[in-house]
Amino acid sequence: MADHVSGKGLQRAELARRTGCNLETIRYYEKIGMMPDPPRTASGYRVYDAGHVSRLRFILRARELGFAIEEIRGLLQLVDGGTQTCAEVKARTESHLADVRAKIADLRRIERVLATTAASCSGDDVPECPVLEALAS
Amino acid sequence: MADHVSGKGLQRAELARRTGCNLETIRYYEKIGMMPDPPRTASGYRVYDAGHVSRLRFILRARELGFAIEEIRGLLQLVDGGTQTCAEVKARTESHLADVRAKIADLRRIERVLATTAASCSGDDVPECPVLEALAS
DNA sequence: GTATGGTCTGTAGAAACTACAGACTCAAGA
DNA sequence: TCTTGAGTCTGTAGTTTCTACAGACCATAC
Repeated sequence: MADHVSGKGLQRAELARRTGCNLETIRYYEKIGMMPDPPRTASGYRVYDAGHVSRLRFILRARELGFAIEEIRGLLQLVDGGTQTCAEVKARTESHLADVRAKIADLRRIERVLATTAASCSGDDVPECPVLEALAS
Repeated sequence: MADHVSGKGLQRAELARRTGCNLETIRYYEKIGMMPDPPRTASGYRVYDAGHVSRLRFILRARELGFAIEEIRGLLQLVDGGTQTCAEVKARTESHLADVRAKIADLRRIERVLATTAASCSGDDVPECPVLEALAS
């Protein structure tokens, strides 16, 4: 395999290793058009370069930050089009930030309920439990 | 339809209405064994009673609080077995509480990154954007 | 008797992957 | 040169938690 890949090309496993991405996920991103179809060796092996590495890192980082695939697709279009403006990106980021804050608020409400009911639990071997009662009510 | 349902039985739509559950979700919970198979009228219509209402409310409330289906199944087993002890329920609740808190911590980290990069955005019509740069790095 | 609307079933789709089977390719060692 | 083991290829199915739809059946009202 070395002849076509030597020097600069990476195989899929190496791209996965460098980015921390799951092997199969790379193929998945290719299938849904988030990653470009890479060139192939004569025998059909994918060959990646530094551009693929940074694009995949971009996607993974955005996923980590909770952007949905379609949102990332939007960000990538801005990047790919070369026509992105700071204003657009800022708007999308702030809208996403609002989503994240709403999720945090939800979880904190849940946290309060769980903490309160758990605290009211005796922890004894009795068959009644305030948590179950709280859930049923 | 009234002859078999009259007096106390509910149809699916009415159960959905009383619990706020989606119509199809009821059938789904039945399929995966979270809800018992209800009795049927002669023509095959499901007939629910107050027991179904409260069990479904239990499930929905637990889902709202972020318990996964399998976790709820565990809680329901404790309920159904009639052998649940406060200790077991407390342990499961606290384990779940820890999960919720971890999720909150993750989201707050995300929030910080998003807020910081959005703030560093000029919001101008320029093609460079610190958010995209932050994602790419 | 027909129109309307609820219910039935099985199945497919959404989101974002993950895993597997069976075939092929490559590099290295005996 | 042959074999062995690891990497890769493809397509497809499974995961989780629902949601939606098609086509048939049933019940009620006019």
